[in-house]
Amino acid sequence: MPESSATPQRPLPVGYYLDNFETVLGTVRERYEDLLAPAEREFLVAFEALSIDARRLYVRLLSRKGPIFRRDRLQYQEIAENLACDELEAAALADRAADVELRSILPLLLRAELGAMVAELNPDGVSSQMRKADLIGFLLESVDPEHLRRAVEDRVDLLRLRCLEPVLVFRLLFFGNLSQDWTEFVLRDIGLVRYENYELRRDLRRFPTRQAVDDYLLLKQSRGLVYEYLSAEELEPAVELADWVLERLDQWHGVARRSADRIFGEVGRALERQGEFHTALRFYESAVEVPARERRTRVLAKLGRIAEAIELCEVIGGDPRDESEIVFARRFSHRLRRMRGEPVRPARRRQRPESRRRLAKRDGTVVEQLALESLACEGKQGFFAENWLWKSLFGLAFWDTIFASVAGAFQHPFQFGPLDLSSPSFRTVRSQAVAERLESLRGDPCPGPDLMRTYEAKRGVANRLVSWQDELRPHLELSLARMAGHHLAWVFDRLSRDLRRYRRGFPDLFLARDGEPSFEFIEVKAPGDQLRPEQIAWIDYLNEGGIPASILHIDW
DNA sequence: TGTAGCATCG
DNA sequence: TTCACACATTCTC
DNA sequence: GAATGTGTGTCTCGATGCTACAAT
Ligand SMILES: [Mn+2]
Ligand SMILES: [Mn+2]
Repeated sequence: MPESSATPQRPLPVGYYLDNFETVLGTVRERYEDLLAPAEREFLVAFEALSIDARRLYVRLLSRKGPIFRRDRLQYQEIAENLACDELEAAALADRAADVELRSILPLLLRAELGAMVAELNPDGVSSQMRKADLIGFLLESVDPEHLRRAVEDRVDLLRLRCLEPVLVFRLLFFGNLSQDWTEFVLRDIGLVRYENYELRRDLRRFPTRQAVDDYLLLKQSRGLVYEYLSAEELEPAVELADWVLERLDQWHGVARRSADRIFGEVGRALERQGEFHTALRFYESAVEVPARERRTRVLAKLGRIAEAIELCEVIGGDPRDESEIVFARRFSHRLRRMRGEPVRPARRRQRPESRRRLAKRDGTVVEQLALESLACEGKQGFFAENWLWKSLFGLAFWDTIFASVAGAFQHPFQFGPLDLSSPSFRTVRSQAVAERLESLRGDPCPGPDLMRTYEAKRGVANRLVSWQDELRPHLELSLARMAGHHLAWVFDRLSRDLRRYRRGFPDLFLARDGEPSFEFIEVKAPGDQLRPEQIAWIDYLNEGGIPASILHIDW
């Protein structure tokens, strides 16, 4: 296992971090120059005019906590810091943080330094026992701000990085998200993460217009604000912001749509708790993602608008977005009709194979593990499978399809999969390849060796679906030794139609057994834990395809 | 003075 | 470090 | 049955040095 050795084959070149940053700048310029705002163009010009030391310092500091630093903490062998600082200041890429409020500066001082300042500026304050945060609070309260500022300036020189907004935009344009950053390069280069060598095409950009970029950033920021407000129980500003987003709903670019949706969902929920149903309804009506329609229906019912609620149930039932919507539409409309006094025939409960077993409860061990141990006592071999098993099998079986060249699917070299992996378009766009792979699996009574070859060849390569932990490998092998290709194809056919929707709800345990077929799946249910819609759906689907799946109820 | 928790780096 | 997922607990009807 | 809370994994690592804090 070469990838487990954490040491790099070769030390990284001096200034590697600047090389990486300039790779990003170069890529962004090449792909997105037409979308860059003046401030971003100016940054590029200013940055390129800097000496190598100044550029290095800027990038070094970009990946540190910041954005304000003590100048005495900027020490790098490969950089002449003083010259670099001056240069950055002259280029307005940094300043001395002169206008920054003291409460953001004081934490940069050591506790001992703060203690000395207290002794000097306000000897009455007892500083020896106080914690750092208290010292800062004490100084801010009891010392004249001007005195305090001068005392700070006597002790430390500061440097504040500027122009971080353009840098954020560059990061967004390069990665297509804000969850990845410059460390991706290093992690790859020292062999910590290995990425598939997929084709990078230039033909479809993640951000087609400047508006897409701005909307993405703006709504991401708004969403963060809304979360802050709500967790501080400040409903009004949250609603105000959500309203502002709602008013411009049809002008937001599609890439920002998800953030808007989250805002509506969260704010709607908070309003519901306050009993402000009408306002909540407004937001739910504009949200697309599950469970917006369910919330809408429930609110309508609470408002006594029963006919509308029933009608909405019909709509949801006619075009459900996931399994929870199917179950909800059926149950809730049933309930409403019954409350209205309409004659409703009780739904026939579908029979599912189930059994029951009494176990000794043990703290620190999950119920699935206890069930597994109990079954092992009877000689039944098995393991905890849940979602990882099927996702991994699918990831291996469809490796080439997942990383196949598709317009817009791969935007940079650090992806765990194509951008549309979790959407229905994954299958529709690659329908030919998926159909062929399913067909070949159906005709393969023993797909194990083929999949394990892929396992060996790709071992450790980043793939959103595949788990590479060593201890899982024998489990993978056991399941492949027991399942035939048509079993896999049956599951993959459903799974591939919408990974986001269908990747949940697989049964807890895989169990080897005698008989035909020589395996089964078990969903373990402790008292009080009820079957969820997606679990029901998978259990029924598995049984329909000749894959035994049953429910094991546990009593303590 | 011991140490847990962090920031940093590769 | 957030996010998705599964499970547990508490509340309400 | 519904709402709310909790825990876990995700392979995003390991070594190093610094600091705050509290135990001595
Ligand atoms: Mn489970
Ligand atoms: Mn279970």
